[in-house]
Amino acid sequence: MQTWEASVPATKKEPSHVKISRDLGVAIVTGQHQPGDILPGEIEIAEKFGISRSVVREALRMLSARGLIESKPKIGTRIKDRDSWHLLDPTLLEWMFEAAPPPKFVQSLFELRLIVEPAAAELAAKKKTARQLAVMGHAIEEMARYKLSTAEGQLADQEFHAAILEATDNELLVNLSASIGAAVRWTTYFKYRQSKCPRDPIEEHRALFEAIAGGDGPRAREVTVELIVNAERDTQAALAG
Amino acid sequence: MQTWEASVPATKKEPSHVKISRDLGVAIVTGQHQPGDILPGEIEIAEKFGISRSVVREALRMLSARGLIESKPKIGTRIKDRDSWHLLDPTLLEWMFEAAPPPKFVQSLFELRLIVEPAAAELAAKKKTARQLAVMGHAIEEMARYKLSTAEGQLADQEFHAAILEATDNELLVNLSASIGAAVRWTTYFKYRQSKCPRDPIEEHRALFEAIAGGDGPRAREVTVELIVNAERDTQAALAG
DNA sequence: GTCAGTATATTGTCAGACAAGATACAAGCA
DNA sequence: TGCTTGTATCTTGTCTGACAATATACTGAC
Repeated sequence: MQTWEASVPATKKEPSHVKISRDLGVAIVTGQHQPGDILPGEIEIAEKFGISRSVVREALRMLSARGLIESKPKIGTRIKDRDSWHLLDPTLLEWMFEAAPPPKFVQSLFELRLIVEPAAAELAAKKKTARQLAVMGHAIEEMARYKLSTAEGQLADQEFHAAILEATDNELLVNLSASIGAAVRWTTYFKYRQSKCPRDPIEEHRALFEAIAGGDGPRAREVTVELIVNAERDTQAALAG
Repeated sequence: MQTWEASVPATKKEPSHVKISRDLGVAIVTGQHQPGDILPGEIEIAEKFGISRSVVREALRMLSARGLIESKPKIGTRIKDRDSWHLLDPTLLEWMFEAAPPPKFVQSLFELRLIVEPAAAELAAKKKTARQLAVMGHAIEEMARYKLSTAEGQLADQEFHAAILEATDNELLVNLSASIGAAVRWTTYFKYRQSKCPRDPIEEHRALFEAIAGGDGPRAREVTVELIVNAERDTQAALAG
């Protein structure tokens, strides 16, 4: 628990408004404040965190840009209904996984992955360039050398999937899958941390690479589905165990 | 005639930081400032718009929350690379369509729709509740009564599709399609405005409704694909003509 | 020629004040 | 009595001016 808490935020210096924004945002998405609730006044928040009102206001603007809150004079700052939240905002997804997200949410996430990523793989098989294939090939080799349980292996895995997305030549697809991928990465971490490395998906990855290289769209789709289904099963086992 | 033209622009009173944020944001996404460029200093922006520096800063925080910019002391405010932008943010999509977006972007959008919405329709056919079916049925009747070229018809169309999304019982899917839908609505408006009402998709909508009501997932997917392909053809014709 | 220190420009943060807007309550009128 | 109108006041919205922190660029020393 303390490990990533030390690795991600600490060393890099961030402005106060970013920190306050994250603190408030996490409190909201983890349910410590419910939709419809009114947050404490700006001066009160400022005193609680020991900062000025300007910083609080800048933090609140960042939250309202993500659809979390709405401020009105005399009313205060109200937490908007969940369907107004920009749930696919990568930062919001990251905040969601600060605490264990509700199972229903995780299920929705995998459902969405099963819709988007197989289609992306199929597109990549059609549109990939030689250069992108080379990147994928290199990443596959790296994944084989270091196992997925290592930092280097995880990095190679990310590079592999990033290359696939780039090969779709669709910037919206890249954005979407990047958001989802960043969120899923946290579950991956827990997965490989608490259970002992459930299964090394290197063989599936190789099969996916070959399908894309051979331009076999349906096969690429098929293998991707298998990868996601396995990941979902492992994740559920990790969260349950 | 409560058209969106009255609801969207100036008449509604909005805080200054929202307006400034939109002005700067539109200037960025429409390419008036390129990624890598440095925006004018905060004081300079404040003077140009005739407002205080606080307001400028709050506006900039909203832009940075959407991944558009990055501020550093002594450096200034730099426009981030396009792949850092949160393109699926509904506000950002709206800004994109303030000017004619690049054809490649529109193509990416329809490609994504073709991936997501047929899958959503199929899910809805499986999971719909009686209550949601009733809402869809009512919307269909409204669409038949008023034509799609009217404001009432557009509203009924929105309600119909919103009901389908809700029936998927997947909040991420709802979020995603709602963002896309909001963006596409602008193109729809232009489509029905400048060309002479290309084709009334009421029959396809009825077919989609029946497929969902009958629990026929594959058929629902099929009809949805047809709807989107038609919409894409009409849109391209409108943008080309 | 390389390195260290300083100058400087820009954002980051602070404090206090007043304006604007929205609710709620009280007062006035039919 | 019941409705409307006006006022009280609380919260966000906005302004002003100042100082701190920081990253580049230049300047000077070794």
